[in-house]
Amino acid sequence: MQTDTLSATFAALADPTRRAILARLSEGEASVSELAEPFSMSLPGISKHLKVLESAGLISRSRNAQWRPCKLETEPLKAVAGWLEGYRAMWEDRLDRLEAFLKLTDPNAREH
Amino acid sequence: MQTDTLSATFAALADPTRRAILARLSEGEASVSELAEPFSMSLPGISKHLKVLESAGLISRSRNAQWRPCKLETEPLKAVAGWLEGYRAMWEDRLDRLEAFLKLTDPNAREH
DNA sequence: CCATTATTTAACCAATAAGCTAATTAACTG
DNA sequence: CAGTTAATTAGCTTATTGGTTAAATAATGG
Repeated sequence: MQTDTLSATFAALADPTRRAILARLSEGEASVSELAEPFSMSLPGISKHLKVLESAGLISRSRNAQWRPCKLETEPLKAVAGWLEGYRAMWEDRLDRLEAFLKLTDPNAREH
Repeated sequence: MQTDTLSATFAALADPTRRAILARLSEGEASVSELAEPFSMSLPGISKHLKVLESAGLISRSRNAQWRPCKLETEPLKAVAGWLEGYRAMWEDRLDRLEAFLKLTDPNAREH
């Protein structure tokens, strides 16, 4: 994994299991075994995924007796959103042009 | 690389060289050697990165004589933005609470 | 202290990624 | 056709990833 945080974030997000874990955590904190429950994967497998998410800063872990509840952390997601903003104009611009095109080729428009 | 497109997109974005290439392409089309120029990497190395970007749908390639100009494609970025939207409320909510907190502890506010 | 539950660590494996150099393909140019 | 420029493919190496099972650690409860 690379050293910069954005790369670490994207790498962490590039796995459907990890994204599903984040989705689950967006509904509230959960223990490791709760998070593992929907998957056919072994518990150590989940544990590894959590480690990746944690080192990317996407989750934090506290402690409650023998449970280690995980919590979603949004900072890295904000960073991704910030990075994306640099490109948003590009696709919105394109959408504008598509709309213009549709208007030109719109049968209703042609009638006039 | 995984089969789902969102994973492929995130994986493609998880590399600073590839993100730099996209940034360059956001200013307009460019040939492979133009894209390679700012990097110390070998040309085949860049070629591989472009292949990753292309198979993630983040760029498309046309042909102009012996050049193969690359163009940024925004669909996958839109998909990422869409995915992110599911989490935006989370950090904006947090920001609201931070603002409330700052208001409470604001020296000016305390004077009254 | 012993057993149970929750989780992590260790050790391993197979597949993939990221880089290189050398060779090849493709297209233009004299 | 020969030479040059642009880019890709092949083949290799090394490191990382994503998964496994088995063993270890941590905390609770009787």
